[in-house]
Amino acid sequence: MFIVLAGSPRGGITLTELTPEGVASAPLRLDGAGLLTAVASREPQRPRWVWSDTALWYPALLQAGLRVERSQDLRLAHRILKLAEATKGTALRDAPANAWDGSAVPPGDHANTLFDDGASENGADPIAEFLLQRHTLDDVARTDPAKAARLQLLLAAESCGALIAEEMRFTGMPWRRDVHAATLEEALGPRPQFGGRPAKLEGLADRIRVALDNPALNPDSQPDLLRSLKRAGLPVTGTSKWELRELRHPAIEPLLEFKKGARLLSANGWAWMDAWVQNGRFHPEYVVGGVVTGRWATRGGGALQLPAEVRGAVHADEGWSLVVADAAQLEPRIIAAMSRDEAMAAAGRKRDLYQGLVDAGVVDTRAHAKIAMLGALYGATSGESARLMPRLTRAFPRVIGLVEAAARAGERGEQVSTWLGRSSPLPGDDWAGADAVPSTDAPAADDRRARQAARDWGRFTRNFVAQGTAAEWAMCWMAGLRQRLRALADERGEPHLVLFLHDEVMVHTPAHLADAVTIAVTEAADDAGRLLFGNFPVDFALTVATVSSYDQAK
DNA sequence: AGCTTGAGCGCC
DNA sequence: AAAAGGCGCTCAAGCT
Repeated sequence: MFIVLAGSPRGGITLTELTPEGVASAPLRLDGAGLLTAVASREPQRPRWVWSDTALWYPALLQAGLRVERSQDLRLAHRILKLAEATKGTALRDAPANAWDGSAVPPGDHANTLFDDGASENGADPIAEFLLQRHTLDDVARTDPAKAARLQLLLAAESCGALIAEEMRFTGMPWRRDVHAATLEEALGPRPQFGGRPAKLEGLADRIRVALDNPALNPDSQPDLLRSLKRAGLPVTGTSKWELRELRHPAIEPLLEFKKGARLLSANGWAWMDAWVQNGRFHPEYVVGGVVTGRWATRGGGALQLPAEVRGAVHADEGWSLVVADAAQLEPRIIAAMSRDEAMAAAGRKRDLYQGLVDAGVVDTRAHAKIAMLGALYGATSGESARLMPRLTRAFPRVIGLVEAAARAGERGEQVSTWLGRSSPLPGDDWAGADAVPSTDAPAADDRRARQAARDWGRFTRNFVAQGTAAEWAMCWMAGLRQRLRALADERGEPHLVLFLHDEVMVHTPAHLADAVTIAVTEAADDAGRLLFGNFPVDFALTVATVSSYDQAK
């Protein structure tokens, strides 16, 4: 059963029940309090809640202590269907741009959007949109039922991801301010009272000024620093640490240390802590489907880029543990399954797929295996990685055939799609590509540019199918895990997800349930593999660790 | 004054 | 040693 919510969680809500055949009940008018009662009373029947935007509706429910198991996020679903190769020729695909093409609910504005004034504004009627999406899938199913089923799975997984993202934001990641503050003091010195540089950082700045003989130097200014380095006779083209690392000069050591500290201060310093950590919890905002491939992004907080330095501050509560699991060599396993490459799947049967490549005699060392695989996934054109490619092609023709085909399609300006049917964007207007007609004034240069652009786009589409399908697997993994965690709850608490990082999850759990969580996360990975790839014998190996703080994982 | 851009560096 | 896909975030500089 589907229940469509229209309006906004503050009020002016209409609730409509739909049967699978699309027959609607008489709409129910509700205010904000009525919504909570209605959700609580209907959720035990496990309906799929259909709403415009999870970030708009779900926080109000979570605030009231309610959770839902299943949903359809119409905005996320619309975006997938609108772009999907599979929906070519359907009404949704051909419809002119409308309110559903808009972007996510803006931050801090979760209950004040265009949907606020009622269901029909700008044609943004959730019931009509939901039915259109159903019909679109029906249209696809008429010619290719399997393709439609995959798209449906994708929409469900994406929508479940949106639920999880809001749940994680609401609950937050356990964060020890004292541990974080100690890290900052150790690296930077005491927190400055009235702004300005922390003492240790200023001390390093002084050493750099002396070494470069420039008392006025501001090492935070890239142009200023570059000028000073050149004046000191150093052969530099930029100020990146990779370039500086190679130089021998008294200024280099304090400069590298300064850059490291400055980075920590600006990205995860005291200001960051004040903005994002409250009551022992870090509350990041995830953007589901924020990356074209289907990966998540963040909006503020940078939860997906927590540097190793501060991970010690992610600390389980007293009596609780963190279970950290990451999928080992996920993307190679994904393309093995997609291409039905038995040989690579066999190499991944052991826990370490890279070692599997060595054991199979494809390459001589694990390091080479890794470099070669990255080359296959990213499209290496030079260096060691490119030199190892022929060995991979011989050993795994199906895998390499898959990624090469994706690259060639991109070079021709075509879309490619993930396993479940998310399609790559079409190249932009400035993309001339392989078919570019050379202009008369500078044909050679234009032609070169066009070829380069085509190759660049090919590397993008090559990676898109692997990265995007990996993201789909990960969402299915996490969705299954979420269900299993709920079932583990007892009187001492409920294990819950606190971090999702592309191929890694972290669960905060009562300590006595850590082993059960480890089993759950492993079983959920197996389930996800079967859900996507059926009986194809590919393993999705995990590295799982039970720890008290995040820096202890790995 | 406020916006965009580029450099740089953190993550997968 | 560097290369090759996807990002977010911050600062300073350069622009309007």
